[in-house]
Amino acid sequence: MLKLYNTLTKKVEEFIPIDPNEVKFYVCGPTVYDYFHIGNARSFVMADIVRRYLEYKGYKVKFVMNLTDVDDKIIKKANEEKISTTDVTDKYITAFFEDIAKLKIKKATVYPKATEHIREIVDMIETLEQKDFAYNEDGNVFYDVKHFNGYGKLSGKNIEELEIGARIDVNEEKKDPLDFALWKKAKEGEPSWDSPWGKGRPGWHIECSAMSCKHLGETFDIHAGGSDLIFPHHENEIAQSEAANGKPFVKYWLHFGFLNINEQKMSKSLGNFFTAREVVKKYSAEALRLFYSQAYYRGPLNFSEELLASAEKGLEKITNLVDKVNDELKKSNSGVKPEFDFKSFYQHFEKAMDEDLNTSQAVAVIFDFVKEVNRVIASSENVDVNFYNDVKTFLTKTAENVLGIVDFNKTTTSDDKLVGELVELLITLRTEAKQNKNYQLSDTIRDRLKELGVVLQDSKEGTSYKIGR
RNA sequence: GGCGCUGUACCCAAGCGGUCUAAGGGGAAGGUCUGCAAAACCUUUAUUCGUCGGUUCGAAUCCGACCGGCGCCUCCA
Repeated sequence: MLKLYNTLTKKVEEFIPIDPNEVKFYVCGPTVYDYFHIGNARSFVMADIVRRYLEYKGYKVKFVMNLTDVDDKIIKKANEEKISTTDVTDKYITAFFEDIAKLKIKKATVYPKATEHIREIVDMIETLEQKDFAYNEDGNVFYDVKHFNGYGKLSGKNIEELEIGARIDVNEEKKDPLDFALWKKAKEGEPSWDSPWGKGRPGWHIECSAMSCKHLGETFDIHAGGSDLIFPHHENEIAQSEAANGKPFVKYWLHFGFLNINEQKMSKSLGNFFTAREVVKKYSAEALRLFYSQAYYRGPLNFSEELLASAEKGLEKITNLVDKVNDELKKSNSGVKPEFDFKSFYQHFEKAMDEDLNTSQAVAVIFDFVKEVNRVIASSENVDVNFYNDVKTFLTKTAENVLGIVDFNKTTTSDDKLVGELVELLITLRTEAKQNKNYQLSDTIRDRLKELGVVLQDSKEGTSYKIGR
């Protein structure tokens, strides 16, 4: 029984999908004006893990992630670089897909773009206008926050306090500083579309309301995003969707904690960020995902290269076993199948994940499993290939398919047949040298190969090699 | 000012009233194996959970005060 912390109720609740056959899941995706950083990546990866775990539990998941491709920042970038806004969005949408592929994030069912849903957005604003939740001021359409009963229920804010703290808004067309733009009147040189209020473009919040409704319906199961979206973005989405549809918007709200650098939030505006693409050049995607998984998804997580390096190191413990298993499966020895309680490891893993996605606990289960398997292998002779099959099944289902921290298809031997055979030849020569007690030669072979990135490992069964991942 | 999160070993981090003389990873130390390494395995590394009080038979876990860190309230995952 999966339990999730729901920002709306501020409680951990049992997850019960509206439609038992299909979970409907929406995640706020990127504004495509730049490469995303590893703070953004944390949200994307954690949402991916939630999605994968739901699938592990047997749910079919319709997973929708929007791409915000019309926005002030995009326009600004286009002006700076003297290119069109579509040049900007095309470039960063391509980059986005490259990056999520590198991070092993499963593809969403749909990636709706704001610019391809202008019709739906205009329709929703019209509905809001008809229901008196929106007003038009000279081509700018605003949402009338005061008219929506329950504004602030997600973020725990109340309107009076917000007004006291509210900064003076430069836009004097609004009736109330809390009101926000649904439709922005076109300015010179900006992308715009025709609408009942004249040429213009959608405000930021309305796209998520319109597109989630189109792809997931008026009420759906899970809506997720970074904690900084709680207010005002998600609060505004609720106001728009519930006012327009007259129905509850979302059942479970999930929010991901920030990635900090030196205890400070990583953000574009502070400039203290690393893009996901630069990090994945130096560290593996699996290590990054392990790093995220070792912390609770809602809390802050401090980032440093040292921490990532230690995750990479810890990962080796698991990948060593993965290599060993792949090796044994190739050899396919028959022998004795050791006693091993796989079932309890599955149970522990599920118990951890069920308890509001305790991924750090789940990771601990994986490490315990690896340790236990190693112990069994070390103390048994003639281990049957079926045991390795079961080990692979466990790690595939949990560490690979849910957490995405291992990859059984990543090979540590050479892809190139010739290279593999040459290494094998050197190993044979080195073994001969060893038998002749010519350790100087055998060590030279080992050292030189290491410099080339090929690590030799001697064991009772002989020498194996590994090419740096 | 309002709302919320947070303080556990050298570092990261789980823990949600008793099974905690507190998971897991990194680091460090010793050992088994090895010609030597590497990998793997074994052992050690918090009687203590920011501080001080309280509730309780019993608290890292609940309550209060205090000290410290962070976030949101404005674009931001």
